[in-house]
Amino acid sequence: MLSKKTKYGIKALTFLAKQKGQVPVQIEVISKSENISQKFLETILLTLRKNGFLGSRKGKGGGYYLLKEPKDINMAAVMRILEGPIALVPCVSLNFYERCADCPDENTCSVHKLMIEVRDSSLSIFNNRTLADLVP
Amino acid sequence: MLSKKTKYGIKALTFLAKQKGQVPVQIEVISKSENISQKFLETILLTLRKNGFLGSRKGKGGGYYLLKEPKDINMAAVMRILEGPIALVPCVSLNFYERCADCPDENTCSVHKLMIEVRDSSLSIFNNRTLADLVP
DNA sequence: TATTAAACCTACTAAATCGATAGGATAATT
DNA sequence: AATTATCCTATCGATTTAGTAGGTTTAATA
Repeated sequence: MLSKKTKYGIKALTFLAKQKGQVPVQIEVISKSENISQKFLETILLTLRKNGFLGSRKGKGGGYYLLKEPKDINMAAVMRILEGPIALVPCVSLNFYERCADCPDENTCSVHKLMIEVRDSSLSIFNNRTLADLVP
Repeated sequence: MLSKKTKYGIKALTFLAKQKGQVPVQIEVISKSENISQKFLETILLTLRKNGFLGSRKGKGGGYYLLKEPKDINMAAVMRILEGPIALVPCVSLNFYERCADCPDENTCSVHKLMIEVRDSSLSIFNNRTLADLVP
C-alpha cells in the first residue's frame, strides 16, 4: 500500500506543476486545495525540497516551487524519495537491496523469482512516467 | 512492501508443490526447512486452508497438502488472500475498492492515473503466474 | 525598524499494523 | 488410553504511520 506521505507528495507536485510560471505557492494553498493536513504536508514538502525536487522562499510571498520542468521529474525518483523501495521485497530492490535472513539461496527462492518480475514491470512504468504525464 | 505472512505463505505453498504425491506435510517440517517460526506459519497455513488452497489432516501422519494442482493455483488469488489488495491504493483496487476521502474526483487525480497503470501491470503478472511457475 | 508572513526544524504522540507467541481444544492414529 | 498433529483465539511487543505541537528563522513591507 502506498503511504499517505507518497500520495500527498505526488498530489502536491502535480499541483505545483499546474501553476503557471515560477511563482512560489504557499503550503496552506496546496493543503486546502488538495485536502491535506497542513502540518503533515509541511514535512512532506520539506523532504521534497531537501532532495532537490522543490525550491522554497521564506517570508511574505514565499512558498514552494518546482526546481525542474515537470517533464524532467521522473516518477521513479519521486517514489524512491517518498515511499522508499519500489520493489516489494528488499532482496529484489535495486536501490535498497538487503538480503533476506531466512533465505539460503536467492536463485532458487520462489518469492524472489516472482517479485523480480513485479519489480521490473512496476519500475518500467515509473521510469517512463514524468510529472508532466500526471497533470490533468 | 510484502508482508512476511505473504512471503512465508508463498514459500510454504511452493514447498508443498514440490512434494511428490498427496502426502500431508507437517507444519514443523515446512517451518524448519524454510526457516519460518512454526507458530506463525501455523496461522498462515490456517488461512490458506480456510480459503480453499490447502487441505489438512489432524493427528499422527497429519499435515497440510495442496487441494489443487500447482498449475491451477493462480498467484493473484494467493496474493489477495495473504496480502490483500494488489493495487497500491484502494481507489484503484478491483477487489478491495474504496473511495479516497480526500479526493473529489478520481478521473482527474494524478495518483489515481499512475496507480492504475501499476496495478494493471502487476496484476497481469500475478494473473499469468501459477504456483507451478515458482517451483524450482 | 517593527510587524507580519511564511518556511524551517525537531520532537512527540496516538493509533494501527505486524510478526510472533501462548496455551489450550479438538481430532485422528496407534 | 496415549500420542501426535492441527485448530483456534487471544494477547503482546515492536515498529510504522499519520499527524500534531511549538517554537525558530528568514524575508518582505509598512
